Amino acid sequence: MKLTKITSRDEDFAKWYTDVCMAANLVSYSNIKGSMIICPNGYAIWEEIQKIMDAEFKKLGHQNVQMPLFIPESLLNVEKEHVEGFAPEVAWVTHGGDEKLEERLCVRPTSEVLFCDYYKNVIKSYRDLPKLYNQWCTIVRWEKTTRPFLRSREILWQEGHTMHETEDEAINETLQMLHVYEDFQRNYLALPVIVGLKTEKEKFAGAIKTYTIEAMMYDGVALQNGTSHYFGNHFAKAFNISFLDRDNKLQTPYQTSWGTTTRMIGAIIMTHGDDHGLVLPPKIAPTKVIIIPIGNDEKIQKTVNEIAKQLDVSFEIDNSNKSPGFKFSESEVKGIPIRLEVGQRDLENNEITLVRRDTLEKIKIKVNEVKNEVEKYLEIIQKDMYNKALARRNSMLYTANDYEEFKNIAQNKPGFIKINWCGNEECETKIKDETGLKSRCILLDEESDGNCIICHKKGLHKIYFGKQY
RNA sequence: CGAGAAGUAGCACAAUUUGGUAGUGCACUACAUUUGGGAUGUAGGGGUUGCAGGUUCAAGUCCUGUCUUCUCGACCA
Repeated sequence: MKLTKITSRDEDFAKWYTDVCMAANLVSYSNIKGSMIICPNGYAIWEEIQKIMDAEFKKLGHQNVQMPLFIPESLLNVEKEHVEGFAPEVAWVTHGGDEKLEERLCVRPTSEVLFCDYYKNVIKSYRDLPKLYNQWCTIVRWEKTTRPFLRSREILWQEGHTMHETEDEAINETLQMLHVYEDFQRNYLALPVIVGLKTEKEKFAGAIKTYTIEAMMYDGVALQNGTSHYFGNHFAKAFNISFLDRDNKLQTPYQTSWGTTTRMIGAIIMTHGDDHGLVLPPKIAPTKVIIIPIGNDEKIQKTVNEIAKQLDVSFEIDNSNKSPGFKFSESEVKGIPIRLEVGQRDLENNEITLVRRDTLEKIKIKVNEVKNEVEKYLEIIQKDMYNKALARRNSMLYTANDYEEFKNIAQNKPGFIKINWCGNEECETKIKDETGLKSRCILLDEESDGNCIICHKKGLHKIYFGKQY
């Protein structure tokens, strides 16, 4: 018996990635380009993500709703910048059965206009604010290049849409959710993300400000792993959403939206995975422990049952009659954080073997201490995975003091390059056209300390550039 | 969307050059024996050769279109 062979990560990263997706049974291709089948192993990870994030959203007062799948063309057209940004990548429904529709319907590429169309009916007074809604749903964007999890046409995601009485409150919400994403990705997904502000050129169509979560993959390429937008009130104005404030004056509310997708699963794979397959951070691993009996005599089975009784975390027992080596490999491909090998040899000393998925280190532990040891190592693995990813990312962060240096790094070293930037789009575009690197994000906690490396005018921001998926 | 490559069972491939009964390994099913790093034996099941046309007595093989996947580029909040 053999599992699907995985291409070496350093030999061909792109192939390695698809091999891991397939070998771990996370996804399957469908007949439609860019629409992937998320298999049980993949969906279980999404459910873990969903469970944690959804609870966090609710703790902060958000409620889940479900908006329509379709947007009438006239509704999409209400906000000009927004429609210009999305028109090139929307899918249209033109027929119902055999009959041509009076008005085309677009399959939502995002739901700002749907929420606005609804909010205009339900927001009348300051007492109706804030509106803090979220929905878990799929959207469609007709991407030209597609890859499992990283870029698909049908996207499974979560989108929050909120309306607020004041500008400050809306800005706070935008930042609050940005940090919810940041904390979640750091603490649960073990991703050392960089948060920042998108440039005017890269911001969301229709937003005033777009904040972003930028993760760096093993190969130094960026993955935008979540965004949080502040809209001001121009959508609200375009949609005639207004309310009477505390002084009985008519006001326009302020809006935010924020979203994360199953792309986060792609980030987990590309950050933590290795040549043996997936490596899941313990906190979001659907199965945290797999128990593998070696042989099936009575004493072994008895010990397995004892351990199962002890454990307080989700686990599986592999009682199949496949060879131990096969079971080991399979548990590694699937990325299960801890493997417990129960066999005759160790049992003579009242021990079993604990194997860490992240390091593949084998550790002997006493049978009656399994519970504590497992819990201890789940924590250690979670922490070590983050630190390992952090060290690798830091090793691929560069600073360029002039454009020559920038070009040199861009050509020879994968990763992000930090520069001083004047804030003008021409300089940003020049870099993109000449090096292929796009701006990732303006740093929030670091000021410019020199001149723009392109035009040499006074720097306005510190900003990262990098290649992206 | 442009250039290139590829599609034969779940996976990897053979048969295509020279048109003539679609085959092998792994995976799958049953039973037995095995079990400390990808087990062994025996017996089975699975294919309108991506799809649609065309040429031909005959197409996996030749021709046209189309879809999907991969690589590079363009696009991408």
